[in-house]
Formats: sequence, structure tokens, C-alpha cells
Amino acid sequence: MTRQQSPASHRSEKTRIRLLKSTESIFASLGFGGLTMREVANRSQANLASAHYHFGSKEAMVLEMLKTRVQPINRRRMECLEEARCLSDGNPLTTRQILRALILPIGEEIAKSAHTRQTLAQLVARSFTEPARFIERMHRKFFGELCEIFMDELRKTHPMVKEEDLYWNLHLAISSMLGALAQH
Amino acid sequence: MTRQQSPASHRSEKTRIRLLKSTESIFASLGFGGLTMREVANRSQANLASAHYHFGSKEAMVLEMLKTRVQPINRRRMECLEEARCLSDGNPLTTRQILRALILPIGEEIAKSAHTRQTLAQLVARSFTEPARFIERMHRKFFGELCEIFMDELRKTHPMVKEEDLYWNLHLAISSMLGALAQH
DNA sequence: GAAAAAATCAAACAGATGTTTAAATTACAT
DNA sequence: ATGTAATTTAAACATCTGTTTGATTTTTTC
Repeated sequence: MTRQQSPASHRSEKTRIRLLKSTESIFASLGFGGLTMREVANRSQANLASAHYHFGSKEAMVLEMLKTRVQPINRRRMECLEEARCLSDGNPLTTRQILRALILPIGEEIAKSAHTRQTLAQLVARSFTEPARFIERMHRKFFGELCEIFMDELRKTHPMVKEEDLYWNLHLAISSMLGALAQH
Repeated sequence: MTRQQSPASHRSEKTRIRLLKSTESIFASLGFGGLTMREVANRSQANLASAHYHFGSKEAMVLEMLKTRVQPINRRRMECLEEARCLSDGNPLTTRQILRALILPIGEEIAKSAHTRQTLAQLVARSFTEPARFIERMHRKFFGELCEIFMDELRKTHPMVKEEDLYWNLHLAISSMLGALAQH
């Protein structure tokens, strides 16, 4: 059974957070396939079964981590896109504006939580490049809608370019910029 | 034991090729972690143990696939670089020349084997983004030396630019050009 | 055509990993 | 304090995966 909705004890909440932190750093460096529940539990100094107790499954755990880390960035991205739309009333946005709305919020988040700039960039990068099936679902869940919206915008800007090619270009542009961000 | 160096039978060579083909397409779409020997064997209509018989291990098999697909491209890249060096006797090459030597051979290969341009692009993309440890070794093995050589050349051309920045710009340039290539 | 080598096959092995179980411990309400 | 629910724990379970084994079939060699 997963954890109940009653008042959370202190210790419990702390292990939960430790688990999420470990999940984040391991996922960032090794991806979904490379992340193991045992490694997460060890690094969190928690028990293996505790992880399942808190989150129910590996997938749910990673999902939860992504939700708390990536969702705020995506919200900010939408805001940036909105701003750009306001500025260029009706006209298609420039590629630069679109990419800016995608990339800038990551930079902001990195600046905010000095935490580890590297981890966060790697994190988002993983979400774009991870091949595993599970992640495809996560991708759809957390990036699916966002992708659609930004692809729509790109389509307006480049109406002659094929759908697939747009997608690949976006993919590559983002991952390489993230790479640059991750490095510094 | 891995396969001996005696005259290769017809059937054997064909299953070997089927195995490599399956390895390529699965690796391209799922990465090293997502690729399983059983899936490769099934898609090749070969036996699981046959795969080990031919290549010795999963890593060796993927390595072999990369060797046959990526190595020719890298050789061609070196040739292109050589040509450019001849033309500009002694002087540092232009950035354009360097990048040209890196990108053009991929385009050639894609044009040659209409096969699937997508798979090849994905393949090279994987080699850049794969998180697994094994792949890092592969990367060093197949791209390490080449990277060094081209970085040296870039360093001569841009002596004032920081090492890291050079690296990430190179990365960015290659990624985006790959995107453009996938486009056609 | 027969002996030897190469290649294929089904089955098992060994290790890792996600998940579950059931007991032990801790936190909390009364 | 005491009993109940929440949390942690060690151990086991089930499955997947790379790998090995030994027998069997196919190919090559003479």
C-alpha cells in the first residue's frame, strides 16, 4: 500500500525527501534504466521497501520527482511563450523567441537553486533523450502538451518544413543547448 | 568462445548480418540499456546463443555494429580533414572547413545507403546522449581520437577561445547539422 | 562419403532488479 | 501509559537479462 493521507510524521517526510533527492541525481546521471531502487535507497540511507511504501513503484517515484522539479519549469515556459505572443500580436514568433521560451526558464531555475546547476540541466536533457518506454509515458505526461504547443508555434513560424524534421530540429537544438548549460 | 577465423559459411555470415542489422535498429530506438540480446535474436530469427557465439557479448556486439557503421564515416572525416590541410598549406583551417569535414561524410553515407537516413541519424545521436557506462567507453573508442584531432584543429583556428566553449560549440554545431541532415 | 569443424539450438545458470510480505519499530491520539 | 496507525526493516519472491553448457545439426575438408 502507498502512504496514507494522514498527518505526516517528521521522520517519514524527511526520508521521502531524501528519496526524491537521490532519485533526482541518479536519474540525471544514469537515466531511468540506470536508476535502481536499491541504489536510491542506499544513497538515501533508507530501506528498499520504504521507497515502495512511499511511492508504490519505481515509475511512480521517478514521476513524482519529475513532477516537483520539471513542472514549475514548464509552467514558466508557458508564461514566456505567452509574453512573446503578446509582443508580436498575431504574427508568428521567431525561432529565437520560441527557443528562448523553452530554454530561459531552465536558466532561471538553475540560478534560483544553486543546488546543482548540472543536475537540473542533465535532468531535463534526460527527459528529452531517454529511450526507455516508461519515460515515453512520462514524456507524454509532463512534456506532451508542452511539446504540442511549442511544435504548433514552430509550425506557424516554419510552415514549409516537414513535421518530423521540425521535431528533430527542436530535439537537437534543445539537447545541445542543455548540454552547453550543463557544462556552465 | 567467439567465432574462429576460418572460412565463413554462407548461412553463418547471413545470420551475423541479420544480427547486426537488428542491433542497429534496436540500439537506435532504445539505446544500449533498452537493447536485449533476446530481442535482437528474435528479430533476427536467430538463436539467443548464436548471438553470443558470433560476438561473445552484448557489448562486443553493439561495438561491432558501431564499428561497421560509424568507422567508415570517421575515416572519411579524416580524409576530408587531410584534403583541407593540403589546400591551406600550414595555415589554420577555417571553421567552415573543419565542420565540413565533420558533417559531410554523414551526408554521403546517408545518400549512399538510402537504407534509412533516420536510423543513421538516430544512431549518431544516441552515441552523443546515451548515459550508460558502456557507451562512454564506446564513445572514447570510436570518437575519442577523432574528437581530439578536430578539437586540435579548432584550437589552432580559434586560439583565444576557451577549451570548454570550443567543445560545446562543436557539439552544438554537429547536433544541429545532424538535425538539418535528417531533414534531407 | 566420413571425419572434423563450425554453427545452431534448447535449456539451464547466475546475477540484478522491481516488488511483496510479514514482523519489528516508531509516532501519535486518547 | 496504552493501543492504534504509520513507518521501517530484513527477507523472500518473481522476473528479466547476459551468459554458459552440452547436445544436435549443418557445413567444410579430405
